[in-house]
Amino acid sequence: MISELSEDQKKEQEFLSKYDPGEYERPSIASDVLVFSTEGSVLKLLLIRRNDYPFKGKWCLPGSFIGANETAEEAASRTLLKETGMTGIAMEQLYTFSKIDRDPRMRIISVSYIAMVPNRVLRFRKGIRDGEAVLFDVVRTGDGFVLMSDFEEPDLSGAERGATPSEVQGQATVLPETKDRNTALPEAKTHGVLVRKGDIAFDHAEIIQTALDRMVGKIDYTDIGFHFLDDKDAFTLTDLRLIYNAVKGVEHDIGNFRRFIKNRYIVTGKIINNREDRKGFGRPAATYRYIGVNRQQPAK
Amino acid sequence: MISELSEDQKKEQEFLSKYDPGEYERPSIASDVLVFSTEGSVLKLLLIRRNDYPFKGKWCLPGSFIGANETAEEAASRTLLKETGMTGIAMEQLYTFSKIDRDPRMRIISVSYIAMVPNRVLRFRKGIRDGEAVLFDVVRTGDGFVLMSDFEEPDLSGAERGATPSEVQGQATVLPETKDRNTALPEAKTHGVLVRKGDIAFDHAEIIQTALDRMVGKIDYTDIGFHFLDDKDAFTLTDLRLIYNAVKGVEHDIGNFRRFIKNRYIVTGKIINNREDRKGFGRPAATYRYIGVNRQQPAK
DNA sequence: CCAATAGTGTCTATGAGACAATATCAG
DNA sequence: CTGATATTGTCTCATAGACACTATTGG
Repeated sequence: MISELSEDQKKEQEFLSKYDPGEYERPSIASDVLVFSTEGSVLKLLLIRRNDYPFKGKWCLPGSFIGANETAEEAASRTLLKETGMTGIAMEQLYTFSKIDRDPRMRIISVSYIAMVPNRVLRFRKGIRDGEAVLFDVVRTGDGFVLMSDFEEPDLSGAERGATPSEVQGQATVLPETKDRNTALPEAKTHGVLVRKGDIAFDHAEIIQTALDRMVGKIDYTDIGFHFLDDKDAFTLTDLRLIYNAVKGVEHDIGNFRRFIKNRYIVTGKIINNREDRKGFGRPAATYRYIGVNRQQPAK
Repeated sequence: MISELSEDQKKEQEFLSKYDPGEYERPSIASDVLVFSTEGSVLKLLLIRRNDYPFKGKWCLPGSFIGANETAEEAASRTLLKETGMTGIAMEQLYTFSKIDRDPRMRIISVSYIAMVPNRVLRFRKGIRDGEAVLFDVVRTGDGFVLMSDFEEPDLSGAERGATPSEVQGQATVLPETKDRNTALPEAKTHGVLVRKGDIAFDHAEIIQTALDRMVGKIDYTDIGFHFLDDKDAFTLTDLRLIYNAVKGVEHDIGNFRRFIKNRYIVTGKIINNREDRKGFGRPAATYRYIGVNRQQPAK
């Protein structure tokens, strides 16, 4: 008995001495955030222009180191708050990237998160912070994606505040009449910034590609699309369809999409019809409320 | 120009001093491995009995810290080699777990990997190492899973070598005649060890549950099932069907499964028919070779 | 009326569950 | 022949793509 205890104590001490933090070289761990949103049928992604070495002038994802007393997701939320001022945004872990030289400064392992932000929330927050954060259109290409933004490239010599998308685009703040609300997939822009994979810092192009693939793969089988809704308590099926268009990068047939949602969400009680319709240009549209789980059977 | 450079240099120094490893408290990062295999229609999982505090006597996943010069996947491979002697096993990242107190000793973030090991490979390796690693049957229950093993619980006071599954079960080493090869889903064992979620150390029950859900969700849409094949160059559709049975925890109709594989893999050229059939008890079975990618169009 | 948007219906192809029927071996 | 396993076929239902048609608003 005594012998067993001392044996155990020895082992525990062995463990603690062997793995005491700081005693040997360890990777650092950070969390990167992919801030996605939708506008009409266009998927949006927030990138930050780097003002420091390495990759100065290139674009990257917001991120930060994970502190000793926060989870990876909390670090991602903290980053989202710092970069955009937003809280309470739905997030989902994407993947953990750990290549040795993914950051030339030091060894950093990154746990990446997808944040799904409603357009309305982001509209009041874009141009965010110091004008280094820019919301890009995500455009699928044959071999991946490119990113486009209407904003005029800021003069970096001043290096303080470039033009922000809201300033340049002059977006209306009223949702239903926004000109782009019902548009098709993004077309080539005639001006602004075009960002290819090579213009993206670190391994963040790979992270973005992974995120796009993940979202396309999951939106038909999970409820992630609903996170992009401006108002989960009053949305139309067209609102939802445009989100699916944006995330998957394809146009969805109106009738087929309605049937799809009906089977998966209406008949299961995961969304329910509201009393009031929403009036607009044509025939008023029924609005729905997102419930999420099937509330039919009470919790036992 | 000079001013700009010094500004950059200042920022870079700021970064390095702020994030120099060891300067402030950071989480440690480890990698845990879920070693799965199949035998007949039974899914198998390798667990290790803990001989140290905390959770002494409970079961856990093999794992190790990620070194400064290896990726998370390399750490997982190294763990797999250390615990089972196996190399070249297909692995897939599962999820990164980062709750603050998931390990009571210290802050450890864990990147978990699923290893998919063919039965034949594992058969020559089980009873692995010091007899602390045991291969369990995974049995789905209404609210998750339990783990069962035929092996007799070793006397831990001796603490050196308990009975290993291979010793106790006395499994034949010849594959085609193994009695369990064509069996149905696992039945309750009359002796041996039953491990419930509460008997599992750390947050590893949650990790296992996540892995089971992931594999069930992916096997119908990806090729992960093929990693469990003893011989990717000569397998029968029954071999494959039993793997699907094991992973999903349900019996698959023979005819429907053949049609499923035909549509997804044979007509696409991802598996091709071999000349030689495999003889057994009844009608000889056609064997197939796994190609993976569609080789019809040459790489451009 | 027309333009615009919302919503329904219909034809067809595909995939999967249930299950019957046939084929080919060992003995 | 029988037992055992492999392989094919058939009926049916659910789902989804393509696309035509109807409904309800504003002007």
